[in-house]
Amino acid sequence: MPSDLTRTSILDAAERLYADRGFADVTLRDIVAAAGVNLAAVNYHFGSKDELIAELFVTRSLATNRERLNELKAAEVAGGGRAEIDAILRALVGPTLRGCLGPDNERSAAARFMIRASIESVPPIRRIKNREIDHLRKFSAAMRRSLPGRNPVDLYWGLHFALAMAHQTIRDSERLTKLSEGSCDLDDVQGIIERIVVVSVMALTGRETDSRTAETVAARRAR
Amino acid sequence: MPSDLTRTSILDAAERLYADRGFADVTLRDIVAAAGVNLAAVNYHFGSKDELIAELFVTRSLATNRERLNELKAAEVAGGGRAEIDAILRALVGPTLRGCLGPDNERSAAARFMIRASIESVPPIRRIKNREIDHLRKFSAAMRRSLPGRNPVDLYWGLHFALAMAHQTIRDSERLTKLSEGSCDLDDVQGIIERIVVVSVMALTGRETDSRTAETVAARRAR
DNA sequence: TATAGTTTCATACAAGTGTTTGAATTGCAA
DNA sequence: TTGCAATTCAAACACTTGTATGAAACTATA
Repeated sequence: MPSDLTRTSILDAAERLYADRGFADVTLRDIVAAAGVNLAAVNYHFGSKDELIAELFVTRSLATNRERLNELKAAEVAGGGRAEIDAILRALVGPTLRGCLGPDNERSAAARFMIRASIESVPPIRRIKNREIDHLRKFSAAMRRSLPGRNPVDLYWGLHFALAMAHQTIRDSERLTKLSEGSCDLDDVQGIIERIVVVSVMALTGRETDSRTAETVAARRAR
Repeated sequence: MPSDLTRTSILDAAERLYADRGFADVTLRDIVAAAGVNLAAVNYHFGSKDELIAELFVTRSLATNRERLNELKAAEVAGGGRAEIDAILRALVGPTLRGCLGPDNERSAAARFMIRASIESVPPIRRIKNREIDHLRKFSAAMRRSLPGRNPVDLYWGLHFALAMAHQTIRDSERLTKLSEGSCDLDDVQGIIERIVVVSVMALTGRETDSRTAETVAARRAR
């Protein structure tokens, strides 16, 4: 029974270093130095650098996905088998946003690692992300049950847009902060989640999309 | 007067190779081989690899920004100095989406390069993107003029979300295609632009955001 | 044509990378 | 203790990368 101490030290050090300095700037030598282990230990325990990165990412992804599904299931139970659309969306974007946003000093290495992973797209992680679709299907299925009258294509777009807003907010919160000169509060995670949920629900429950809707909306723009 | 032929060959070859294979996989030796010039020519004409990448990106960015501002100006003229909100958003997301989406075979190397640039975030490009904020300020200013009664914070979030939807659609159109099993038509660029504009306009002209709105929307969900 | 400035070229350089090797060490069971 | 497998270690390997050099070729002016 291996003690796994070396293995764990490597994982911890790698996660922290990648989170702090990005994938491009961190070498295996940096990692083993921080972990206090030998260079060859990485290849011995993980096979290769890419497999180390993959293991880090898979671990965190599974945790997030589990959290999402728990929330989804809870929402479906609460709704007697059919979750409200806003609860579905909250389950979709909430876990990630809660994990990655909030005050800097409260962000764990794990959270900062996942932010890095979404900013600097690196091959081993890209490969894993491509297998994420099965997980999302559970959400599109729940959305179909929640809004059975709605065109499935609109639902896919709604799901896509919800993820887009969440993802981009994590990736580039800095730009929004600068643009708004600090008036957009990126530390109010719950507020951000609700903003995204509200917009997504409106997108999904508004009138059917057709290419002339925009003009209509603009035309009836009150004042 | 230098003929610039070497310079141009390098730019063209680099753009095409980066577009096809990504930044990580393409070396200077690949580029000069494709361009039919000597290895040293890159450093002679551009100073460094990073400056070559930067020049490629700056050129394309300026072109997109110019197009955006032209559309914005046209919309403001049409509206007698105050553009409609949907026109502003269309000017913001339209040029990028038209440039980067659409049928594969119609996508220019320039467009595919910009897609790469948004997927694989590489240091010289990140540095340039950070200077994009002044450009966005012109749009947030136009939005304030268009919706003077609206809380500026909501406008910043609306702008942010519009860009998020556009950007993510470009970055990861593949995921949406797979998830929807092809039923979301990524080649219908104008339709996509209108979808994003419609959602953004709803987000901006809907009721003021507060954290309880989502529940309200869900509650009045018909059926 | 002679000359000065620009551009191209082959080649070398220096540094850094992930990975491998084979010997030393450790931990544990017989 | 002995033997054996798992682990750790220092060192080297093999390779790629971007960049620098200095000579050669070219271009255009006087």
